[in-house]
Amino acid sequence: EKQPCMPTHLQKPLIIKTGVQFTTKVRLLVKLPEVDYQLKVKTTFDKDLPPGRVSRQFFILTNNTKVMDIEDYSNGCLSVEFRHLQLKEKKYINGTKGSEGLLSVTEELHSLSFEACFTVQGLTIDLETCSLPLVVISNVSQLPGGWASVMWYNLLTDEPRNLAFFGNPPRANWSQLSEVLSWQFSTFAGRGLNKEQLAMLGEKLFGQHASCSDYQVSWSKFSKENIPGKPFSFWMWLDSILELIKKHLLPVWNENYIMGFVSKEMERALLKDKEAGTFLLRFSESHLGGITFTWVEYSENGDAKFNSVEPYTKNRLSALPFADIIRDYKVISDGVVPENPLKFLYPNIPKDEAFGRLYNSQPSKGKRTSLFIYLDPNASTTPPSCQSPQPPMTPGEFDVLCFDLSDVSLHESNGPN
Amino acid sequence: EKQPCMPTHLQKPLIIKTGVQFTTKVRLLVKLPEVDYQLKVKTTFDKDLPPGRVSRQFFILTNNTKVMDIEDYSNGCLSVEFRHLQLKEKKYINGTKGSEGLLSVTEELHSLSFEACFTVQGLTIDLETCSLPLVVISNVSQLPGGWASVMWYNLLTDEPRNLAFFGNPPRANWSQLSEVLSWQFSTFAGRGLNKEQLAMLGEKLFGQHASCSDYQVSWSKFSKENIPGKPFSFWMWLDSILELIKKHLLPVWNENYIMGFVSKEMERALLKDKEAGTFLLRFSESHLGGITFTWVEYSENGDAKFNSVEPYTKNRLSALPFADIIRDYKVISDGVVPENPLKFLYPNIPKDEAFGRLYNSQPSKGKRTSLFIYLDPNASTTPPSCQSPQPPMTPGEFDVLCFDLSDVSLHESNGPN
DNA sequence: ACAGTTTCCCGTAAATGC
DNA sequence: TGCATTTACGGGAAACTG
Repeated sequence: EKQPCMPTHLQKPLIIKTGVQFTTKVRLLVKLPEVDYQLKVKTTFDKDLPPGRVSRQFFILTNNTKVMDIEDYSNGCLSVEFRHLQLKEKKYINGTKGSEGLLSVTEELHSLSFEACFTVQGLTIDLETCSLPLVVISNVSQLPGGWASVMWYNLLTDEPRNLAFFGNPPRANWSQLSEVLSWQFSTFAGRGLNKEQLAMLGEKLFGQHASCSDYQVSWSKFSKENIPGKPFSFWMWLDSILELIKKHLLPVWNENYIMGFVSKEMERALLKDKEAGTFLLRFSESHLGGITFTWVEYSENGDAKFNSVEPYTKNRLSALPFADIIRDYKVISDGVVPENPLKFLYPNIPKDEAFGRLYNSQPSKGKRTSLFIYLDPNASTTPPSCQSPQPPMTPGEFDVLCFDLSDVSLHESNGPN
Repeated sequence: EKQPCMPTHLQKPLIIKTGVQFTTKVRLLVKLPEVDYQLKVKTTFDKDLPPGRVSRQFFILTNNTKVMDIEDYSNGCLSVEFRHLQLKEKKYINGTKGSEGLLSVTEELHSLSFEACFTVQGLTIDLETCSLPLVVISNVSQLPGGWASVMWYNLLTDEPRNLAFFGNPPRANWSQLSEVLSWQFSTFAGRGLNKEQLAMLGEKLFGQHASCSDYQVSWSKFSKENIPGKPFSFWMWLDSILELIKKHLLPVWNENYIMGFVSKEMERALLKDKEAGTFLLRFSESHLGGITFTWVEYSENGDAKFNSVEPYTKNRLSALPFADIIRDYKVISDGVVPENPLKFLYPNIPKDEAFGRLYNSQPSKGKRTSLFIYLDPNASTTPPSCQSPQPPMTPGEFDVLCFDLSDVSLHESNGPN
């Protein structure tokens, strides 16, 4: 029998969106003697799946057969790259859809198969390999869910092709998971998460515990159940922040100026007794993809007062970069000269020293340029009201799949067909 | 011979985008005696065009044959509605494209043909009709150009199917054209253009003339040549404003609070001697799809000073509605209490009286809500610097075509084929 | 009715063609 | 090479479908 065998250098399963082109490459690592004819490779989607095993079925819309070629740069290896492949869903196969209605689309795992067949000395040899599991989505809004599946799979199994993985997904240790989360940030935003940030994330998942390093997180709690009192899951929330950073906060994040993951309690504890005008940046916990700043002031009797603004979301940040917002932010009340209350980035970096190089537009001097100023909402207890849809993770990772036909299984048969 | 005949109630040619579904309906107004079999109608794109007549060729991607049916609501009329039709370009027909490289894509006119054939008493009768000219585009960015063609065609010819119209397009009288332009605004934005607004548009086209009602505008000057010193044509500019109104200014426009089309000279003449804080709203002439306001102040010696802001474009207006911007606008300088300089909408309507009902978000009172404030750029002579791409006219008009098979041509032949 | 999922298609950016 | 045109696809919203 043919045995599926695993490519060696494919690191993770990936996400494919229907109707969007992707590319995949197969390389034959075995040296075949005296192959002077063309070696055709055919790629098939979900080749070996018994119908009904997955609830949705797809096929490759475009040409799926190609001839192997000697790689330009390599040691004479044969390889073939399929470009402009596109997936489309089969509609109404056998009346209705398959059985596994329990799994959501992003938990349903698929795979790409590659086959080649050639004859040497009267012996017909079949080569076959297939990809690591794939998640198929139909809209970018499903990308965060797909990415959650990819992470969980990579974290918790070494099996190359356990397509039933999400039928009963294992739990993750927080120590493992937190490392993976940090890795997401370092990979996609250039800087990972530090201990304090990860501790805050752990608290969000487990509640207030002295140490949560040996706690376990269920798949459901990670990405399916909503956070209590919130209309989104833990991962949807975290991913929305990752997206916000990627699109609007990269330089500020990379300079380590965003503390970001701080509870409101911790925030106050940190700012208390700091110089008036000391502020820090933190991500909204109540809204997807929002960032806000909080600063401390002191009343006449010396009581600390904490102020923060309504979170900035991608819409507002695409109108004005965050560094400029910080530079130009002013508190204004009727009949009072407006003033920027943000003086020192926590713990004590003068604002312009920290953000000076990150300012984009011209600073507001005299009466020349236009400038945004925001009224102080006076308290971090202001109930947030704006609803902004979460920006899904942009793809761009799922356009190249790469497989090796190494460790290939050989199968004898008695001639063609 | 078959003669193309014209539907009676189709008012204008339309625009179809490749890859986007459209619907068309054909109605048979002639009562056919004793037709007890199914009457098939076939629709063909550019049926009678000799190859090479147009530079691009298209075909209907989806099923293009359907059976006529008795209309539910009518007097037993036969009709058929084609839904989900989609156009795709034929690639590489006969090596290269046709000859007419002189016309731009939006000047190239096409048509949909409808054919039906039936036999009565041994006589085979062919029915045929076709649509008014159609413009085919591949991206919504071509919609304004397409719409310009549609307007010019409708304005200047009564021919039902002059597909060569833009080979040598006639000029338009300003008196006719201005009426059509006003009609665009009344149809798509709910309020047309008044005499003063149209006079300003005439000046833009002809320069300063006492009366331009008998001037003629060439097709090129209307939509192809750039306005001197600007990177866009007259119509591209006007359409960008129409789009801005449709998406962001509808209520303000319909209340007639936007003077809009005023030259800077006229603006100053109007505001001079008005009460300090009197302002008016006008569209940017230097940028596509921008609106600004100008107000008058007086210095100590009584000289009038005119101030205006950098134009608001769709991006900024989607962050905050225009009425709210007017309400919250404040001039701010270092060390000075900020104040809203906008007091009276020209000629003398108190700001809140005019815009009060149009305010959307909560007004900024005390220290509760956030608020945008813009620094006074001090002069309307500030060179504008931001570049914003022009929002093309949204389609939505091009999804229904409707034709009658009335006045149908009958053709005898000796049997099928 | 409703939620999960897919389809539709604008609008921007990139690719392509001439 | 530059411009005109098409293609690609993210993202929001509507349509679909059990």
